[in-house]
Amino acid sequence: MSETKAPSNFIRQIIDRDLAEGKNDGRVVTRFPPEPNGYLHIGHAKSICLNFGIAESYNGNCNLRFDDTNPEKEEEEYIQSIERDVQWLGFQWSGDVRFASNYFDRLYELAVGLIKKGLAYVDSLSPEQIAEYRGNFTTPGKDSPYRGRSVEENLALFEKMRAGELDEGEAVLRARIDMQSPNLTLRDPILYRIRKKVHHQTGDKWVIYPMYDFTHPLSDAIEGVTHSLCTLEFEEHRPFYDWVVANTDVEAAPRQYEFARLNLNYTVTSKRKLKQLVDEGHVQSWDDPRMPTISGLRRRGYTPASIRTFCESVGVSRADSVVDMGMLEAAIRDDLNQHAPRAMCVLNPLKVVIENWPEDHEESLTAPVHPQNEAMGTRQVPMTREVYIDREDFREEANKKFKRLVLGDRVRLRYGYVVRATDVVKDADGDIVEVRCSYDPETLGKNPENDEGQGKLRGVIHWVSASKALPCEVRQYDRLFLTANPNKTGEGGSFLDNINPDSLRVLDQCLVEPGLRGVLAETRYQFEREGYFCVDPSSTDDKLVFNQTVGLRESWPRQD
RNA sequence: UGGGGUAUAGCCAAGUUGGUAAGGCAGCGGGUUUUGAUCCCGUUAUUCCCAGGUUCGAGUCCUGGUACCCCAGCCA
Repeated sequence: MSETKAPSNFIRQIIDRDLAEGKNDGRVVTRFPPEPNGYLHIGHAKSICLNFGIAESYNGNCNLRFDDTNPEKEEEEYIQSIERDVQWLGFQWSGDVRFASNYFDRLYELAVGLIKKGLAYVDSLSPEQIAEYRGNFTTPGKDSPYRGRSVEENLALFEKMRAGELDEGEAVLRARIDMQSPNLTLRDPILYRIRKKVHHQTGDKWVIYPMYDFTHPLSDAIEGVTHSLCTLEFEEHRPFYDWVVANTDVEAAPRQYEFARLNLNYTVTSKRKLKQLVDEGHVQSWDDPRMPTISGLRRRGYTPASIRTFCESVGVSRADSVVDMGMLEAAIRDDLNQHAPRAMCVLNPLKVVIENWPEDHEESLTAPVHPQNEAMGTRQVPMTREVYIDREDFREEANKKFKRLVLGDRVRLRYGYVVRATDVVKDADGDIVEVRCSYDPETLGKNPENDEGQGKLRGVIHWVSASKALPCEVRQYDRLFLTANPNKTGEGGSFLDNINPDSLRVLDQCLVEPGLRGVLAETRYQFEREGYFCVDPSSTDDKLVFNQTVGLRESWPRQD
């Protein structure tokens, strides 16, 4: 993995050019501006990596600013989760956390300034009338009858709005721009609306709240942001962003640049939809390991580094795109392959009795923690007469391609001895309940001697001691949706129609090697030959619980 | 329908005075291997949405099309 230098993208090129031209005295200031109305997801991670990454590589600063102008949808819980997620990803904002609501006094003054310049007016049209007067794509808008109010009247009315003397919906403050503009956001955009709601930061101080389009450019300017990076859907808003900066008395002139948002197949990245999944119980919580939220990925076992390298690998451009989930999986495999300690865990246990192993004999076998990294040391694995292997690793008969245990043939127990299956025991239904084996005591750490006529060892399988292994629960996850684009539905359908009903599989009879006793939540392992797993927060000493992060890459079909 | 955008491999994505198509993911072939993993080596666009044009030379310039995305919240 070369993490040495960030790849070229159009935004970095713009910054390079700005720096070369000496703009902003060489300062680079960005910001990550979430609205606290939901949990952060993988799409936000892209924005976070972009904004903080740029600040980092240009010796600049990146602010965390909550865009909290709509008290109806926002909550303190979200603020905390967002701060936690950003830090978990490995980033630290410059100075204190900012809130757009910190600037409400200043914003109010600037709005008054606009009124005084004749650039804003109080409109008393109803919400329905405002929509009607705005026109549409084909029809130009028409001026509100209130558009010509005098400065004095507007000042008085705006003050009445602020003082709570008007009801919600009775009046709004609008910019006076151009009702005929082909760009709908320029048709006298609303600056302030009345909302008699308690705000999570400002309490009941305000009953009027500024709109995003007015607040954002000003917050950027107030904070000295130089490059304001947002997603493509805000592109049409840029002329108004510039209008606000140009027509208010602020100290800086930030510039907005837009990039394509991240889409991942087989999932959704929309706060509204993710919230719906939680609220309607399709998943357990925002941090359900199937969710593409930062907290869900974290609980699933993703590392901050893997999410960062993923974001770097998808790049930044202006083309709408859908990234394959396989890219995310590749990023975590790459990280965990290098760093996760190995362990053996049997998911679907099948008992194996080694008949020539003395009844009470126990051996402690030495195994590396990581076969490719000696520095990670070794671990001890107990070997006893009875062990468990995975049901899928045994067959009564199979062709040569089956590299596992077959009746009459040999296989190596990983880090242990070579065993031969000599017999099977079945229950009344004919299901295999036990395999009888013999072992070769001369095969620890070396291959069998005098092997003529025996054929090649079929392979190596993992196992655990029946008497020493720890019981555990393993949760395996499949994609949350059945279709690559869950948003594409039939007539009148919902994305919920595409939910995968089998996205969670709980295996509660699993057995893991005893060395994992007492492991802490979020510890990650590779269970050899199975995949990468992470200890769930609900795990206890009595009942270990693991989440499967991702399986190992498989070049052989699981079922044939 | 008016406006704003975007088109380079199955998926992302470099390509900046026009000079002969990076890289990653996935795939395929081979080697190593006590994980069917990892690792290693090789391979995958005669062509850049289409059609014309300019030029010795075009993914890059010009003209005309086509497809897809975004905008009609007192959401962000």
